[in-house]
Amino acid sequence: MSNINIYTEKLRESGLRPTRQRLKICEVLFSPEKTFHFTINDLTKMIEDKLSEKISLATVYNTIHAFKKKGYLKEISINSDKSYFDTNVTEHHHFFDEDTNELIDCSNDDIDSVNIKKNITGKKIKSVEVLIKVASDNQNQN
Amino acid sequence: MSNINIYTEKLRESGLRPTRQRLKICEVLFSPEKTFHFTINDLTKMIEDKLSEKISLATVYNTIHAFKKKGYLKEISINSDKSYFDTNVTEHHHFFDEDTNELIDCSNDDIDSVNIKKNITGKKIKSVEVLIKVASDNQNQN
DNA sequence: ATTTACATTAAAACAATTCTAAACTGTTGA
DNA sequence: TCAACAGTTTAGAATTGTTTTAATGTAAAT
Repeated sequence: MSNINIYTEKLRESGLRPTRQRLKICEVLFSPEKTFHFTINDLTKMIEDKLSEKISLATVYNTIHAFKKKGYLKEISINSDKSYFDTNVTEHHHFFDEDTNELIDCSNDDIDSVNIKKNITGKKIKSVEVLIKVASDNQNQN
Repeated sequence: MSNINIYTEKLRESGLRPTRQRLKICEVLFSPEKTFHFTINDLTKMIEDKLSEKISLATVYNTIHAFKKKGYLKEISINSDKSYFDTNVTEHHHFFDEDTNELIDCSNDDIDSVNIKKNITGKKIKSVEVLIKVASDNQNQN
């Protein structure tokens, strides 16, 4: 069975028409059982492999932004040189391996829930996320 | 009294000679009693105000990077469009106001210490930092 | 079918950052 | 004293990630 209907629905929900290019993007993003992290460049390469033809960067950016806005994708900030996205949209924490620049999900079982005692007046907490930077013992922190 | 000797020492420690430009950078960064957050552009403007002359972006970038490497400054990742730096180099947490794009230090009293139960094998935890995104109640999360 | 609104694309524009090469400065040691 | 050197500053060019543009193409509504 194909997931085309699901993808079409996701696209429509995001205010986008289901085109060939966008369905390929969906397939790459949402068909794997495991969630994953990617950059726009990673994703573009994956799509071009599957499509066996070029896809415009603009199309990828537009689609990704629409998904992010709708909540089908999450953006993660680690370092500022490029944007990382996550297909795991639940609130969760990350390890960042400074040796390999790898981003690894932190299971919610591996960390106690974070208790915020005081908030900014007049504001509501939208998310609380922890970034744990790790490196080999003998490595300098950067 | 002037802090020039302190600045000179900080620069030397970072492998840099104490030049006029770099001492001005130090003055802006390290003379305020309160720590603060800035972007390279913010900083360049502040320095040019104090210097009453232009300073090259390359000089600012070089100096900031040397300080960061030495641990006299910290880089903070919130969103990926530009780099934010913090003169508060102690491990601490942040509120990020999505309405105003403002970054606010979170006092360690306002948050329980975060307990990591499981780590990546063979790695050492270098830092654990929490980012709390806040917005007005009626605002959409983005 | 025709029309209309939205999509795709390559290329241009843009913004943050890094690199480069030439001119400059300060220090060292003949 | 000053020549030589190592490191510095600078403007501008190059690079990188991202966004915009304008022409052409396609999906969907009538």
